[in-house]
Amino acid sequence: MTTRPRSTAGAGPARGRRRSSHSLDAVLDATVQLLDEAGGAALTFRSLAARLRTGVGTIYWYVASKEELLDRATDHALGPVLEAIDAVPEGEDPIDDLRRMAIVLFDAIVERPWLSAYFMRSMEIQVTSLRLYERLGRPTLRMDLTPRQRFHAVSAVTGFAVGTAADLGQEPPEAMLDDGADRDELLHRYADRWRALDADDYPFVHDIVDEFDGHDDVDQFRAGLELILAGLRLEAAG
Amino acid sequence: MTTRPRSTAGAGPARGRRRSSHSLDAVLDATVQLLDEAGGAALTFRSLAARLRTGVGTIYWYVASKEELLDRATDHALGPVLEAIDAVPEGEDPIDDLRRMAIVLFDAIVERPWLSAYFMRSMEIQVTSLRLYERLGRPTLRMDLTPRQRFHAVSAVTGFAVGTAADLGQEPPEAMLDDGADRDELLHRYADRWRALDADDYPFVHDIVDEFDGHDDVDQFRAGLELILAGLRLEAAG
DNA sequence: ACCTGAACACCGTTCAAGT
DNA sequence: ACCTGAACACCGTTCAAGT
Repeated sequence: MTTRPRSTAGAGPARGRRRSSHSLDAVLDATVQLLDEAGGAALTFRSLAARLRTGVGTIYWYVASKEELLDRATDHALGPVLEAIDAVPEGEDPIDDLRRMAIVLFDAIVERPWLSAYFMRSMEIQVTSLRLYERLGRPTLRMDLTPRQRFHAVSAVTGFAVGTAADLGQEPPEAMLDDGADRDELLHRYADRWRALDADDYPFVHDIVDEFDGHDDVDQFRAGLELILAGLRLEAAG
Repeated sequence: MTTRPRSTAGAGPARGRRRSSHSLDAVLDATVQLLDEAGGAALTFRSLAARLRTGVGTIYWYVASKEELLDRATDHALGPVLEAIDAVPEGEDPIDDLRRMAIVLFDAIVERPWLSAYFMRSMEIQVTSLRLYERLGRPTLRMDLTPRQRFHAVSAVTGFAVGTAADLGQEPPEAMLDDGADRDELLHRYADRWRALDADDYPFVHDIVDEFDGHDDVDQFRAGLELILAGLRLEAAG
């Protein structure tokens, strides 16, 4: 919508020599820092400008909007994740490789929940996302699958990893945090409420409540991932 | 944090006779309407108050914060979904039942993407979410699984459905919508860009690009769901 | 070419004042 | 018990003015 030259691709300080006191990289570094320190809600142009010791307007030289800032910051932070995934050695079993990569991706997003919101959103800005997708998909090339099956399988694995990690990253509703309760305490409180429900109305909830109470999110992710991978193995064998 | 009595559970117009010109239900109806019409970003207390023909302050009589408003609106909108899931008849194969329910849930969220953000966030406010979870889980009681396996399986299915639907619900980045391009056009544009990439660097992307181009999101979800269900069937058979 | 910060048009939330 | 809307403390974004 805006026609200012600095909002077009390739403009800004990216091309040409740089005389500026800041740089896109510096802006993104500071953005990632703020995001890590206080989460997505705390990132404002004012706080970012303060950290960079400039005026708010300066940021708009490097980035056309907050959306673009977050797109770029996400891609920026995905760099090390791509490296970690590249470091996964090719093994005998392609499914083992896929599992390893999915876990690396999942762990990265759990550590930085704000990543999930913009991950793979803009393929033009986010080159790293596409590279990640490529790496995750490569093991499936060694399996006896159609392109369509590969596409669906890799999308399912990444979608499940990102979706699950995003869910975990959500901080619990404020109402539950009035007192200084930690995660285990919250789970336990919910569990007790579930146990108080009528067992005839909630047979499933009663069946699993002990598993829910104190459960580890990582276990939950891995179990779901195993189901997908088992289904995939079956598909390739058929 | 606030100590106003109306923010505590059970306060407000919920208990006692109602003489008010509005009601929590009316507020939630209007909220859902606005959400449907214009998406999560368009919902403001001012627009909601305008629709209800009141002042902004009035809404705070029924709800302590925007967070609570969205929690309650989500639960409110989940009512019909629960009914639809209850209408799924119990069949021979529990996995078929689970599949049907998952698809109902998925479809509901695709239709109302804003649901995903608050789904299952607050178990105290969202009674309907818990009921949904119960229904989704019931088929697994008829399968030869441990409670832990059930817990993991149902969490995986709901997580995958909600996560995938949420992803689809994201509107594409503004930069891609400059002209009046529709979804197919966007997919096609991305696909062409992918085809232009070096085939040696991106073998997987090249392998699946024709599947990506013009793909149907629902197919993608169903394929992933089948992988999970196949894995689950295997687990129950083992 | 890059930076600045006041100004604009919004937000969610509060609260004294009304009925 | 319920409603009102001005006021407060924020936002993202713009832009004339600086170097």
